[in-house]
Parts: sequence; C-alpha cells; structure tokens
Amino acid sequence: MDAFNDTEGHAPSRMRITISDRAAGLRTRGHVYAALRDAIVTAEFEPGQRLSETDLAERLGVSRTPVREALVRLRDDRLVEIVPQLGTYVTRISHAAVGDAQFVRESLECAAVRLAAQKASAEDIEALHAILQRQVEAHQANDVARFYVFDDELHRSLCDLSAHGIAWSLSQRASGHLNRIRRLSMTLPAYIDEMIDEHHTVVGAVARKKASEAEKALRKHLQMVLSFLPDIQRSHPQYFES
Amino acid sequence: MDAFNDTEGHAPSRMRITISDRAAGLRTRGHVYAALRDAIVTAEFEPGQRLSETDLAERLGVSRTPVREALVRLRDDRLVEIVPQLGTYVTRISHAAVGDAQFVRESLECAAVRLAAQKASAEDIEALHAILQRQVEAHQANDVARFYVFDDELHRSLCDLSAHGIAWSLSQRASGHLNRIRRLSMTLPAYIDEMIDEHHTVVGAVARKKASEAEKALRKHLQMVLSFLPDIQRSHPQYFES
DNA sequence: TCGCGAATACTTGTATGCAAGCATGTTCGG
DNA sequence: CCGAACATGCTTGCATACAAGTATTCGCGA
Repeated sequence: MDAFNDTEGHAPSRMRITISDRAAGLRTRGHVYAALRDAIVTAEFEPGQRLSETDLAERLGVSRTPVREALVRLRDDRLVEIVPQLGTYVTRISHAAVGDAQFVRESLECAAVRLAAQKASAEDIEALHAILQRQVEAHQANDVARFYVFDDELHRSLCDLSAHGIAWSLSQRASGHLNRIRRLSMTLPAYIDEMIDEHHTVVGAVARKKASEAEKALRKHLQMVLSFLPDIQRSHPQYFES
Repeated sequence: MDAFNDTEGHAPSRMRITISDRAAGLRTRGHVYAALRDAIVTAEFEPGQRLSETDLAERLGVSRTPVREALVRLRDDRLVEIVPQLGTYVTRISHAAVGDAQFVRESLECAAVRLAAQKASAEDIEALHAILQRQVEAHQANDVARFYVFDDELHRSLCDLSAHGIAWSLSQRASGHLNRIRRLSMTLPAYIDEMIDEHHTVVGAVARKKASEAEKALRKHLQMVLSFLPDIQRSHPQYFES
C-alpha cells in the first residue's frame, strides 16, 4: 500500500533536496524517487531528455546508489528508459503508453467506485462532499494546483472507500504518462466547470448507492483527460514520439 | 511492458544461477529478480522466512547490488518486507493482500477480456483453442506444472488480444499472494475439470463476441482460486498472518 | 543461580571504486 | 582537403567498503 505513498509527495515540487532535509529524515530513497518522478511528471525533466546518474546524484546531494534504485522504479513506471552503457532517457509520451494508462485507470477506479457505492456510509458521503466543496473553492480562487490536489484526493477517497486502496496506488503508479498530460494541460482550464459537474455526478451516484451510474459517470469523467491530448500534442510535439 | 517480462521465467524454477549463466548473459538483474520471485511464489522461501542480502548474494553468485534492486521490486510486489537495520522478510499471506490481488486481477483481466471479445479475429480464436487443447493434454498427462503454464498462457493471450498487454503484466505483478496460494494448491487438483470447463466457457464467449458473457465467465473463473484459500490456510496455517 | 551490562555479530543504507562499452572528437594518413 | 582510425571521456552495471543501528549472547557480579 505504501509502496507508492512515497511518490505522491504534495511537496512544493522542488527537486533540489536541501542538506538539512537529508540530515533530518533518513528516508533519502523515497525522497529521491518522489523528487525525480515529480520532476518528470511536471516536465521539469522534458520527455526525451537525457539523465545522468552522476549528475542527478550531485544535484540531489546523494550518491549514485539511491538514484539508481529510483531510476529502476521509474523504469517500471515507464517514465524513463535505461540503455546500458549509453544513458538514461525520459520517455517521450506515446499514444500506446497513454492508452495503457487510461485502460488501467479506468479498470481499477471504475471497479473501485462500484464497491464504494455499495459500501459508503453517510459519513463517507459527507467527506466526499467536503472535498468537492474545497475543490470548488480552489477553482473560485483560481488556484489550479490546489484544484488538482483535491482532484487526486477525491479519486483516492473513492478508491479507499472500496476497501482496496491499492486501486489508487496502482492507478497512480501506472498513470505517469497520463499525469504528464494532465500537468501540461493545467494551462488549459477550459473544461474545469465540466470536471466539477462530473465530480458531482459521480459523488451523487455514490451517495444514492447507484453503482452502475457511478461507474458510468466516472468512466466518462476519466476519459475527458484524453480530450486534452490533441491540444498538448499540438503545443508540445517534441514531447511525443514518432 | 517488458517491465515484468523479466520475472515470469518459465525457467526450471532453480534459484542457483550458474557461473556460466552469469558470464554469458549480462542481464544478471533480471535473473536475480526472477529467481527470487520464483523462490517466494513456490514457497521455497517460506512466508515469514528471514532473508539476508549477503546470503542471497553469495548463493546467487552475485554482489549485493543486484540483489538489493530485486528486493526493492519485490517490496513493491508486497512479497517481501524490508525493515531497515533489521532484516528482510518474506511476507506472510494476508487476507487483505489476497483480496487486493484478486480485486486487481479481476478488474484488469475482466476489462481486457471485454475488449478481447470485441477485437478477436478468427485466427486469434484458433490460437486460444490451441492453448486449451494443449492444456487438456497436460491434464491427461497428469502434468500439473504444464497445466498451469498453459493456464498462464491462456490468460496472457486474452489480455494481449485486448491490445493492452499491460493488463497481464500488472495483474501478474500484483498477484504474488494469489500465485502463492495457487502454487500451494497444486497438490489439490480437485477442481481441474471445472477449471477446464470454465476456460472453454470463456473462450467460447470470446469466439461468439459476447463481451459481457466472457467477462462474467472469467470473473467466476478467477474467483475459484479463492476457494483454495481455506484449504491452504488449514494445511499451512503458519504461512498466514494473524 | 539469576540478572544485568557490554561487546559482538549480524542487518540494511549509503558511498565509492572498478570494469565494460558506446559516442564523439581529434589526429594522422592518403 | 577529405576520410578513417584511434584515443578520450562519458555512460551504466557490478562489486566492495564504510556507516548506523539492533538483537543476541557471553561474561561478570551479586
């Protein structure tokens, strides 16, 4: 469960880890993985960019060993490609990888929301509405970053309610390519109102314990991310492969 | 995609890697991960057993570095628990982990089989039937190991037909606890006839392009593994936690 | 004989050194 | 002037050494 918890740092998205951080907490490995993943997902490390273990180790103030372990995990996430004796590269966004991530996310989260609709208690529904409310406030404050924080929190809560929190862990772990698109599209907040509507639809269906309705609404909602793809590919063609 | 390909060695399940293997292929890392995972899933390394990086490195004829990387991946698989400055332990089988694995497998494979039913060509169906045939022959020859090899092959083929081979990769990656139960139950071949029947039902539904039927049949089939759980827990109570 | 303390032998986490291989730049030859 | 071969500097893969911490065990004292 906490296999992925390390990675979703809501941290201020800074990649340079201060010496004090290292001295204080000794969980350097988790920090390195989180920092690198965040840097890749936010496109601070651009798709296609070449990474150097030595360089990363220096910039992070650690040795190559924890950097290597983090890169191996990121390879499992399909976010980097390690070519022996040649180099490590940030993967370019591919339609196949995006499609796979979308498939995994739909499969797991839709299955989870069905269970959530069956199991959710009144307090659970209350908590979901609270998250929705805070997300609306973030939108009104024009705070896009916070908006997406609560977006994640809502989806995670839905998975947790299914009693299979692993759905969210695996979904996030597999959604590296999708999240890159999502982050890149943060400058295109055209559909935000629509997203909020869809969130209300999903939570409403869960509250009324309509599993199939909730699944259908969530699936439609998840597929909206894909609508960003053409725009992103147009504005950042060098980030995509072939 | 090949992130997990390393691990599913149909290899003769031997854990000691010969020197020649090491000198010849330089993919020691994949070998180490595959060997350790196989040893855990086959209960050669028993649940609860303490592992030592140094010991494993000696037995495998490599250094601690590739062993460590393999153990980190196995930690993501929830097959080992690494306690800093204390030791690395093979996780005991827990109902929660089994339930999570079952949830993931059902979600991904059932979603995949729906797509498979829609996309499968005549040749694809033919290939599926061929696998079924060979599995029946393995059963008639009383070769339980081969039976399970073709079982995996069938499930993998169904996922591949969905054009999302990642479904099988992630499913297997997440099914460590389930596979341990399956391996332990290889001495209880009571339901094998039933399994074959269910396989035919699934493939038949796919052939007739009945997505919902295929999904329903596959779900029922997947849930049968859980019926092994009480027996296994009775015969190996020390493998389970709490 | 029992109890407590200190030393020891382990563990993992990290850092560093060495080996093998590829790419590029430079230099020498035609 | 152009081309090819060689040397250099980079990369990752692996091995090893050091550091920090814990459990156990052995020895000593009451």
